[in-house]
Amino acid sequence: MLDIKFIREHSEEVKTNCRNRNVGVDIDAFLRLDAERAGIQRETEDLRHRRNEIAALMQTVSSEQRDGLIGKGKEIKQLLGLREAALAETESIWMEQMLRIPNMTHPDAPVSASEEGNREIRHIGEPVPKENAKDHVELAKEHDLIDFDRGAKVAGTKFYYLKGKLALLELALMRFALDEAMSHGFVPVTTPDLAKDEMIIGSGFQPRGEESQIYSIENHDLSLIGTSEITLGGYHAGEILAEDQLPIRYTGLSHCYRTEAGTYGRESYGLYRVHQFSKVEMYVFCAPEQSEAMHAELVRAEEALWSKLDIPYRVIDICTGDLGGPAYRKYDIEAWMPGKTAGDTKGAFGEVTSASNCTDYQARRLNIRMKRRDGSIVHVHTLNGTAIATSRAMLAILENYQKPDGSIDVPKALIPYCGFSKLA
RNA sequence: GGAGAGGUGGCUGAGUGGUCGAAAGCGCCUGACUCGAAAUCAGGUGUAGCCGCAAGGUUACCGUGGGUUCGAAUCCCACCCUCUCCGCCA
Repeated sequence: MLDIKFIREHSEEVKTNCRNRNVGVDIDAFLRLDAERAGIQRETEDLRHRRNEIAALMQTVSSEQRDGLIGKGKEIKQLLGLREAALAETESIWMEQMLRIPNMTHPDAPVSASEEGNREIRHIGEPVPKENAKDHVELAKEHDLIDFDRGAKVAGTKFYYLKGKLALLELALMRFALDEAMSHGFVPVTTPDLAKDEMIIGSGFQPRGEESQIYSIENHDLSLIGTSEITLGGYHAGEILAEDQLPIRYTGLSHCYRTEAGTYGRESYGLYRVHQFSKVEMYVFCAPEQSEAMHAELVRAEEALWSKLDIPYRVIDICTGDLGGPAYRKYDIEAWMPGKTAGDTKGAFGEVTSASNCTDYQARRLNIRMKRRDGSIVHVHTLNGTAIATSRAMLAILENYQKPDGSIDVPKALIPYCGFSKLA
């Protein structure tokens, strides 16, 4: 969330930002609520002050005077109860609104209400549309590498089994991605696949409710994570980090679970959008002045990885309307997918990574701060970026590495990790 | 899952109804002594909110959330977590 003081002092900027991001929050109404909340809080604290004064007097006073004080205390207690209830109610509405206000936006991010405004900033490798290219579902079926049917039988639609060499390739991809991230200074960690709802909210996701994309566990304050961004960010929740420690870089390996409610059709074909996948994520805690450089570093690490896989890709500067709540700026990498259809043409780019600079937005929710050498304390900045989402990486590999003779190669960079050079 | 013990500031740890934001020690910071350091001595040393130009005042925080009370770190209830033992398991 944003700093409430910032919202009060820059309400016009916040309003414009909400508009650019296509978020319908009434900032004026919110500020009125904020003022109301502040008033109730002052009244409440004033009553508490009087209560404390009476309690202090009780010790110094003769027993005859006590009865009067006790009566007064009871009176205040009753008033205080009412004010505290009002405060709690106002605060919960206030917080609900606070959580809906998105992060501010980098001035250079393209302004557009919808994803049409996303801007390609560079591309590496030339996509070659292949007339007779098969898509990954056909390829996988042909070579018995993925079993969607039995995945559906056992767990439901959009679940799958990886089989044979593809199962091994997934492991190879994860190890490869970890090595890549480690070469950029990231410390490898495996994380829980579940997290408390408060951690999920802290990262800017919505664990429950109709719009939620998250599986929540019945009768528990727990949900399956949609990304290890949640568990990696939560790792330092509530802590004050020393300036000398920063930046802290973690690369986390976890399964990711997403309900993907209402996303059927072409954009979710095959492995492209599934309920469960494995992901190696990179996460950074840093000082505010470091975050732009860290963001660039994340994108560099992602590009290095996709370059080694030798698959054409492009880097996209995500526009305001497509940023989501927590990101100040976001770069996606889209890889070439010869079997993906876009309109009438075969072959299209598909998102495979996403690197976000969340500035202090998540840190404020998760209460992660840093103590500077001069003793001052500020919220850290957090960033996250995909190293490998295995499902989409495998999709891209299958489709890009298919050969005219029907065989499928393994990217050179992965051969040492999986021990074979042909998937089929 | 069962039984027991426990969760207090950066750390160790005292505190079982008011004098407690909290003893003491350690650590850290400043100063004195010293050529310098160590030792010693003196002082300081949590976070967040509100009021105030400031000095300062004030509210909250002793695992979390409720409750009792004029008043709660302290009493009661629920939950969470840690440790020990038992059971179960990978």
